[in-house]
Amino acid sequence: MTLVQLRYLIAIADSGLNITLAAERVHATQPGLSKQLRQLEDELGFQLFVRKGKSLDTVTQAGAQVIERARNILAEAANIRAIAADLRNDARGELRIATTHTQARFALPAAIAALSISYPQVSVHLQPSRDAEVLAQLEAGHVDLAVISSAGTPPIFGVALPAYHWQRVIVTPPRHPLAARAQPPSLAELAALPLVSYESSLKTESSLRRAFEAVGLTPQIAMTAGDADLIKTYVRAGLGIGVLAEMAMQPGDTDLHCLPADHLFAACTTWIVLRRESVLREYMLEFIRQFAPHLERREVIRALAGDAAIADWPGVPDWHARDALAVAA
Amino acid sequence: MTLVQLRYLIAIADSGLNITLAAERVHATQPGLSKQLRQLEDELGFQLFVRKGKSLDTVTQAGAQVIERARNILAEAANIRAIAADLRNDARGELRIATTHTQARFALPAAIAALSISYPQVSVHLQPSRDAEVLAQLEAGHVDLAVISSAGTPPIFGVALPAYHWQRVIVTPPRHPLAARAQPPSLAELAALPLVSYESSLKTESSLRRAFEAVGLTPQIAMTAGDADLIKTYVRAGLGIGVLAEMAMQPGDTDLHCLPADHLFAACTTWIVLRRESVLREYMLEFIRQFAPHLERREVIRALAGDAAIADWPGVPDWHARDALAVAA
DNA sequence: CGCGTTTACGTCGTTCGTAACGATA
DNA sequence: TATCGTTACGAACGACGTAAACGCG
Repeated sequence: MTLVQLRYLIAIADSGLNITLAAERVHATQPGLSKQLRQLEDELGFQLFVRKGKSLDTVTQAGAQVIERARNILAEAANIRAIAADLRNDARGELRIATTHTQARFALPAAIAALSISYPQVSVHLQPSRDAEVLAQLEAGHVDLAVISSAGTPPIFGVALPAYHWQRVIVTPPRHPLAARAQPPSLAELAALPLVSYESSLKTESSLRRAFEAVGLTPQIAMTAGDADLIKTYVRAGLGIGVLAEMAMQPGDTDLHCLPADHLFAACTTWIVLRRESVLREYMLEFIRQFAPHLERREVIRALAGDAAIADWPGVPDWHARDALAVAA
Repeated sequence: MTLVQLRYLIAIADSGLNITLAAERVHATQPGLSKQLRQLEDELGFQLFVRKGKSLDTVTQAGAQVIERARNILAEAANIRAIAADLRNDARGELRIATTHTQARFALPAAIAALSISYPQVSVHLQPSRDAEVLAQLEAGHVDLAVISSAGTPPIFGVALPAYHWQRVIVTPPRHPLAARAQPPSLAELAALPLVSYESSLKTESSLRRAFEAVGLTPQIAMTAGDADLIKTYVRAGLGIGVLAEMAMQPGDTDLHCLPADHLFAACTTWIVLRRESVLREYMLEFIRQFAPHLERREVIRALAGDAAIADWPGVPDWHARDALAVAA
């Protein structure tokens, strides 16, 4: 068993069991990978993949277990390299972030811009994914950290650090009757109108849906879209009332009317999620400091060690309070 | 970075920074290790050890971190090999247990004997250690599991499975005044007598000591010894009253008088402790089944995955109830 | 016939052990 | 002077890439 063999194994698994593709990705030749895979299987004494003719067809049950372990090994090897690179004060590196479109578009730019000034040699890779895939990316070791939202409880996998709280807002075209009213709408009023919101709000576990269900109502989702820009566009086009994250409202959106929805929907929390036991490069800590200034460096490192589930992190700011904090820091 | 290099690194760290000794242990030559160590340091770009002349003197700060990660890597590599060996139905293997003398002498023999009948090709290595060292052995990956006692809360490290509860007993020479009495002694009476007990009972956090302190008494520890056999010997010799674990009393101890002490001291729990995320060979599960029949195989595996702290495991037996359970299983 | 895998082969790099050397206490 | 680590060297192994063959859709 070699680290190289394990690396090849993971590359094959991550390339849809296509050895040729995997070989390209690891900058090696296809016969090389084939042979190393065979040798690993010989040493272990069983097949990691089920063959169909000459091709790999599926992962065997035991193979999946081995792959899981191999990922841990490679992650720890990467950790060792990270320790080394930091000690050398190597300013180069990568920051790979898996996140949703909303975060990437509205919440992350400031922190990433700040980072690229302090660490111009660090290349940032944003991996936009659907909600469910974000954590999978992190678990597979394809990214260094994930940024993801949830209503209430933190995600199960990894170590979750609360970055900020946010609320939903209701968005209407400027001439819409709701915009003219002094009072914000009730859930019942909202249920009577066609809504435009995120794809994820269709799922039963969505906090939007649950808010309606709690009072025995069913929202009319006229349309869903993957990102807030699309939602705004279709609200402008008159398809319905938008329900989206407050972060998505920007100074330029003067042609839309925006109403608070704090009284209707529970607050959400955006989390920074890290692999437990992972080693963070110095610039990753800097990014966290930029994105969530209230997270003390020491506390982050302690949380990583898995010391405890830090449920009540002190002073998690609301979205609109973040700018002030960033300036102070 | 190679698995071999990491293995050598750990061997050196575990040999007190003596490369020659480490080389013997890994069945390689000393120059080989020297060179691999140097290459690893070159690749990482910093020293793992502080040199004093030519010899290794201490571990650098970063070196310690790397060693910790390397241990994880080697543990996962061992896990992969364990998966493979189990799949091949390989009946050979090792079972390395770190434990205290009392467990090794009185609690483990039955389970180990049973195991060596089902798996004659498995060689068992008992690593008797002092209380504090047992978990260190497990953490360093020198053993597969630890068996250790505590009063109340489970140990912090790893996954702890409760094996059984036990009480202390008071042991006197047969002609001692206490032996003739109908009533068991009180704490106050006991505090007035010279006691013989375990070394660990000297420590302030010992549950024995705490029981006395809770009522404002200080026991007179006339003598301490590392194991129960010694304590019994010195009780026979009249040095004092013995306070020891009930497991230590055996059918052959007819020349000693034994009194229950349930009413004086809190019950203790003996735990099986495993490294989180470790893969258990089939024979290790069999050993656990023998030693703690109430631990369901499925639950053990679930606990290993780190699903949750299973504080209230159902049906943890008392020591004297274990034989009945073992027969039933 | 293209795609993907295996087999075959030659080259190159690396590791390993032996042996000699050097430093330290 | 004994112990422990480094350097030097030659032999052997193993990994890698190129090229060709094989199977499958």
